Amino acid sequence: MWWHQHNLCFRHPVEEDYSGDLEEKVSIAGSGTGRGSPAVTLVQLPSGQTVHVQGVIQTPQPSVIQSPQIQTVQVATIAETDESAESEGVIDSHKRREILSRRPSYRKILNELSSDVPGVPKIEEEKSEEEGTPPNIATMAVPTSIYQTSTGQYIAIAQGGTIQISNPGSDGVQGLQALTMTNSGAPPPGATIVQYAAQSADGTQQFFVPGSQVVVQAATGDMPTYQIRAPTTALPQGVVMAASPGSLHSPQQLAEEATRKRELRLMKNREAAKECRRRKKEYVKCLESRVAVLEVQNKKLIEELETLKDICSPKPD
DNA sequence: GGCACGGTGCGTCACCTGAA
DNA sequence: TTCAGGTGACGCACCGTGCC
Repeated sequence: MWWHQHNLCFRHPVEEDYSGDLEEKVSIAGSGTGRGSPAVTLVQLPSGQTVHVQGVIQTPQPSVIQSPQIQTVQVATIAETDESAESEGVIDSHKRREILSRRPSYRKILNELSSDVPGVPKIEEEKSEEEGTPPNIATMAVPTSIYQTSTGQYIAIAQGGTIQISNPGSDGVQGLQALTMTNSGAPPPGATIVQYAAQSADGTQQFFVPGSQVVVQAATGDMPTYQIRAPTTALPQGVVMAASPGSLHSPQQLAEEATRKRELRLMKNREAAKECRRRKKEYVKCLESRVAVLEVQNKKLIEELETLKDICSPKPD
């Protein structure tokens, strides 16, 4: 369990290595711990003296694990561990899931962290691929979309932008023509001209489907639409809308549609998983750097404490 | 070289959450 | 209520390392 590992990993170094040691010598009570207020620490010395100390750390650092939910998980986990192995299984998977599901996303946690602590980098908001892409470049993310034109042709859009067009009457393989999406000089607004993969010398040959029409992408996004349009007309004159997948009704078409939807979902989830892992790594890096910073600060505090003890303790005559 | 082992990344599923 | 996105869990593949 990742969170359990984390709790153990980040909880112990500070508490076990230092605080236990400190408690034997002095007792420290914090005051003015509000964010932004000077960190004045009340130090109770062994001699009974109480000293107000302006700490090295001006801004109290929040816990490494920020959210209260996580703290709860931490306690629950420790309790489970402490109370013995016989209780293992008492917290069933459902309960565990319930606990885990309450934790916010990495981005949320890290952004909360970074809003509290200057210098902690925020996880950037997702920038979709489209944002960095010129608007007139068609991004074909749909793995395999099959569209049927009103003329009976099938247009299959495969991953990577390859488009296959087949005539219903022709053999399934022979009737297929491979295409890629590129831009022509001046397509109509919001439309992209489909071109041959094997381009001509100028590389700008439009793709003509039988009937002297041009396949035009009319919209981008999850459910792009395609139009068969006359190549010379700028307006959608004589446009024949490709049948949207939703209007396919035969069992085979429904199955294809289901497959297409599933592939789309899988692809999106694949990307989401990648992004999630990237964020997770970033989050862990952030935590590690915070641990390093806190360890340094802890050392400084201990040194400061030693110095104060030297100052306050009566010198032997 | 072959094998075991641990680490890492990826794809997928299941579930949850927040927005529409 | 529905749906898209986020994320833990799981299994798999690949790679590096140590041991024989």
